[in-house]
Amino acid sequence: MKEEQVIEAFGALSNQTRLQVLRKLVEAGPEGMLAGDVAEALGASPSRMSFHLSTLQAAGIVTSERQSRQMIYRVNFQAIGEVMRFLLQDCCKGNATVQSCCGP
Amino acid sequence: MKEEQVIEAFGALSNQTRLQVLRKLVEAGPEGMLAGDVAEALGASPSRMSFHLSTLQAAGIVTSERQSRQMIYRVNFQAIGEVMRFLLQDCCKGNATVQSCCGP
DNA sequence: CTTCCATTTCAATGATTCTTGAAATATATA
DNA sequence: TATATATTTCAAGAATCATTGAAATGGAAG
Repeated sequence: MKEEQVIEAFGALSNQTRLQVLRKLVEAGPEGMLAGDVAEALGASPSRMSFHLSTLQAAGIVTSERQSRQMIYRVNFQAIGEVMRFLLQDCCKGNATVQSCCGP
Repeated sequence: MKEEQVIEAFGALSNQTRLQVLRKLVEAGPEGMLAGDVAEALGASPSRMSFHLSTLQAAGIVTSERQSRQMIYRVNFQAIGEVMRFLLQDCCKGNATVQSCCGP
């Protein structure tokens, strides 16, 4: 993964609303969630939610798919793993203390 | 680790200069690096580097110690691990694909 | 074809972040 | 005490980000 993309991902993750969106989409599982349902679940206006979902998608953290006239959003676990791998391997040279985050 | 602190950490990591600083400090190892040396290594002015080092420190990603009239900065691997753990466990509920970032 | 519904786009505004250079602070040394 | 060195703090300005509500878009259904 490229540094520029990782920086964008960290930027996307550095916001409370977007972290809440991420958790909702993780809960939702592989089926994903409609944009409007995410907005309602978090008490945000459609346009505000659209802004945050777009930010997450631009960063690669979620994907979107049109279903008739609504939009389904899903978490991209792959991308999140790659961001973490970059931080651990590229930035921290595989440091054991950092790596222990995945441990018991 | 608290969400607020994690958000601050992601914000700190979402900047090219600060990612470069992080790599330099990782290279430097446990001895750490003087603020002025980091600035010189990256071709940044003292005040600009002070700003970025302060941002990293406020986020917990680096620590600082005064040595006579200079400042030593060191990476806080523990904190980075906790940020990653938060993303994996709290946000992604331990998702296996994300977890594989630490794998082979 | 018109209307409705879900979502996005847009423009305006306020808030936050980054950079720059000057001034202030802290510490060492003559 | 005076002076030099390392770093931080401050103020100003530019750039980016977030929120709001109105308008535009894409698609379904009457």
